[in-house]
Amino acid sequence: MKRTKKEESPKELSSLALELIARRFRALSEPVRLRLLNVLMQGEHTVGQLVAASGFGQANVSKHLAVLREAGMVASRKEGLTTVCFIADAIVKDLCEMMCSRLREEMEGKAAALAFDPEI
Amino acid sequence: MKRTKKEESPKELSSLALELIARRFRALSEPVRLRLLNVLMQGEHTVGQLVAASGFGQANVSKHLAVLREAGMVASRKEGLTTVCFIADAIVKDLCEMMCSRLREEMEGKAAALAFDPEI
DNA sequence: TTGTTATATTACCATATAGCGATATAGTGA
DNA sequence: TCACTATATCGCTATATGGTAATATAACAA
Repeated sequence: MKRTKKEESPKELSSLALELIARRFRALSEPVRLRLLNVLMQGEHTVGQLVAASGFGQANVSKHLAVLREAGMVASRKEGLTTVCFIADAIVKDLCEMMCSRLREEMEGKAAALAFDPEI
Repeated sequence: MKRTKKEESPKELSSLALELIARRFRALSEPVRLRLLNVLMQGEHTVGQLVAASGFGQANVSKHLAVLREAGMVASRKEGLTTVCFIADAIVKDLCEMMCSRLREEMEGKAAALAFDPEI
């Protein structure tokens, strides 16, 4: 099963591709970052607003924002003293919603299983 | 902006939900695990086959499989001496493909921006 | 200039995790 | 029973990462 550059069925991925994909998933793998994205999905926010809305420390938020920017998921522009952040990649919303709805199904399944016949 | 339990616009996610979502993304955040999933997408494999196909150490593969099982993405059944693994959650494929195609677009964009000769 | 504000960066500690060799466990067969 | 195989788990080290306080930087105001 040799494969030239031209015929691309995405069966086998290069190590580099895996590395890049993993890096993007990793950006989504922290609750703090998901919270920030969750807030940003409702619209642009300054860093200060994100700090206030999330309840996390300023340095912490700044660092997590750096990770999200690095991953290309968030971008920002300076406006005077403040930095206005926004979602830079629409995929974020899709990925999170997909994960959310899958999780919801799962938990509803478990809830239903536990609901009336508690074996305990 | 108080929100009661009943009205659920999925705007705000609970800390628990974020934690669970983050945990699933984390399972996808390692190249080794992505490689294993990549192999498993082509069909069931025993652990030994995964070790051979991936080139990683046996203990390492076993540990990463445990993570994927924990996240509900891979399941397995014992067959005699061997353990046959398979993708347990179809979302894996969707998530990875989504990420892949997004990445591809991006790299093609960069390549186009950088390349004087796009045909290399 | 000096001072203030918003954000980024640094330094540090604590924890999590990857990788690996060694060992344990479980199934199979002699 | 003993030996062999396939897989899981343990013990360890090295590295990565999260959190936070302190500091640096940058933009603005007086």
